Amino acid sequence: MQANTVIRAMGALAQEHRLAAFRLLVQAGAEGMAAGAIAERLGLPASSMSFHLAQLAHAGLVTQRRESRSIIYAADYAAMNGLMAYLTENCCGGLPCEDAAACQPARPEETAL
Amino acid sequence: MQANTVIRAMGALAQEHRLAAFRLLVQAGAEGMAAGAIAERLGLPASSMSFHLAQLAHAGLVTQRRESRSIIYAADYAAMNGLMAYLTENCCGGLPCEDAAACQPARPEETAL
DNA sequence: CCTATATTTCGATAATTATCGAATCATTGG
DNA sequence: CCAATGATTCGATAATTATCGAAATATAGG
Repeated sequence: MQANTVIRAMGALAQEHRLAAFRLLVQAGAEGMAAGAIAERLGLPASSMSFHLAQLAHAGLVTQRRESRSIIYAADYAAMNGLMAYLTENCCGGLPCEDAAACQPARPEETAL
Repeated sequence: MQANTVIRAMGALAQEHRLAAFRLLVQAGAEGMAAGAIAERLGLPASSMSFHLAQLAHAGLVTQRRESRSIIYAADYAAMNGLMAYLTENCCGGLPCEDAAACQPARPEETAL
């Protein structure tokens, strides 16, 4: 992972509404949520939410797919894990230490069970 | 960990020079580095470096202690781990997944061995 | 094709942030 | 107490970012 990617991701998460949106998506799992649903949940105008979701997407933290008239956003767990790996890289002065482990996304079918 | 704390920490790391400084400190271990040494290493004027180190400190990501005329900065591993824990909290839609593990700081004495 | 729905883009404004030289503050040693 | 050293604060400027209404774009259904 490159420093610039990390900076963009950190910047994306360094904002009240984006952090809230990302957590919402992390909890929603791979099924994701429509842009409008996120906006409503967070009490933001659609245009503001769109701005923030675009930043999260540009930072690679979320994916988007169209589903009929809605655009569904979902957290990208791999990116999140990559971010954490970058932070802990070479941690503790090179001494062996418990490094960060990955978080596996739940597939929608499994979530439904 | 509170959302505001996380936002401040993310914002602190969302900047080229601060991210570089933090990584430097993470690698330096508990022994830390003097403000001037960090500035020199990163090729920044002292006043700019001081500005960035203050932000990292305010975000709780680094600690500072005076040692004679120098002020020594060191990474706060607990804060870093807390940040990662917050990101992975409730991840994967509540399903069991590999959550983030902690990174233990190396004590200076051990580093010296 | 027209209307309704979902979302994004535009534009203008307000607020925050980064930068660095100069001045200031704290500590040490003579 | 004075000079030297290490770091921070101040001040002014430039650049980036957040906000939200209005307009534009895409899709679906009658």
